Amino acid sequence: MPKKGSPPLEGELLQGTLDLLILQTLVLGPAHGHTIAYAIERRSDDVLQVEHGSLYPALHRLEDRAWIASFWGTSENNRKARYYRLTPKGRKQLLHQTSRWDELVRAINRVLRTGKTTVSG
Amino acid sequence: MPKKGSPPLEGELLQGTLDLLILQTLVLGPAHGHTIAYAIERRSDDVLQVEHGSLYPALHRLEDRAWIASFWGTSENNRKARYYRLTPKGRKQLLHQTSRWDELVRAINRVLRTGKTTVSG
DNA sequence: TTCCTTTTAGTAGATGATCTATGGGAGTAC
DNA sequence: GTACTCCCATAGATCATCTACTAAAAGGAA
Repeated sequence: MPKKGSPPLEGELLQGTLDLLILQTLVLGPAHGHTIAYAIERRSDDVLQVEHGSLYPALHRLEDRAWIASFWGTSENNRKARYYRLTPKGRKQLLHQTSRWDELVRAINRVLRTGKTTVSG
Repeated sequence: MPKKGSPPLEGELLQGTLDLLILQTLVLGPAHGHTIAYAIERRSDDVLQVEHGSLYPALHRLEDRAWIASFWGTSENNRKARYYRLTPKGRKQLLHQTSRWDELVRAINRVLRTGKTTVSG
């Protein structure tokens, strides 16, 4: 049964941020899908969950935009795996999206702090 | 002509945050749609833009969930206007969504700081 | 009255990211 | 050869947002 009417912010991801998270993960070096998802979940202390149904479409659209490139290889577990690496274009995009992310967070936080006294910084 | 293939984070809003922004705006007192949009834009230093096509559907779904309630009144410009106010349920939801927002931002930022030296705390 | 502008509310249709729920191939262990 | 895990992949649905539009009501000009 599909989950009904989950209110905003209740998903496992903030819509629009997965691409950014993937690009950042690949800064550390090439990785395949499974590893990328795992890395994001671990780094976020399991707050973010990356479903396969979100991950692979995201990887494919990033490759379509030439922000990442793929090649076949063999995983640590001796499985055939498609590895992704960051392209120069992707590196530029990462910088761009990171500063856009920061800008949006600052903007939203300005609205959220409206009329409230800041508690503990 | 529709804008083509805008990459993530390039919209005027981060998907999922509009409800939160509206609820927060109404903490200051009842307001009608036009005023709410204007307040969000101003408070965010015009980084966030609230389109009518996003605003009214959002107001209606918030009212459906009983997080806000509406009444007809007269605007500062002597126009008929539908005013919205926060309900007790909405106030609870605001607290909930605010902490969820903070949690997600912290989680994403942990991933984004991967392998980088933290600047200024 | 008619015409035009401003203010405010609203909807229709498209887009696009994410989620649920699958399927399938290829190693590994038994 | 059966079972299990790892890895890739897609179809269909859901839902928020954006573009582009309609429309009502008030005020001013003529």
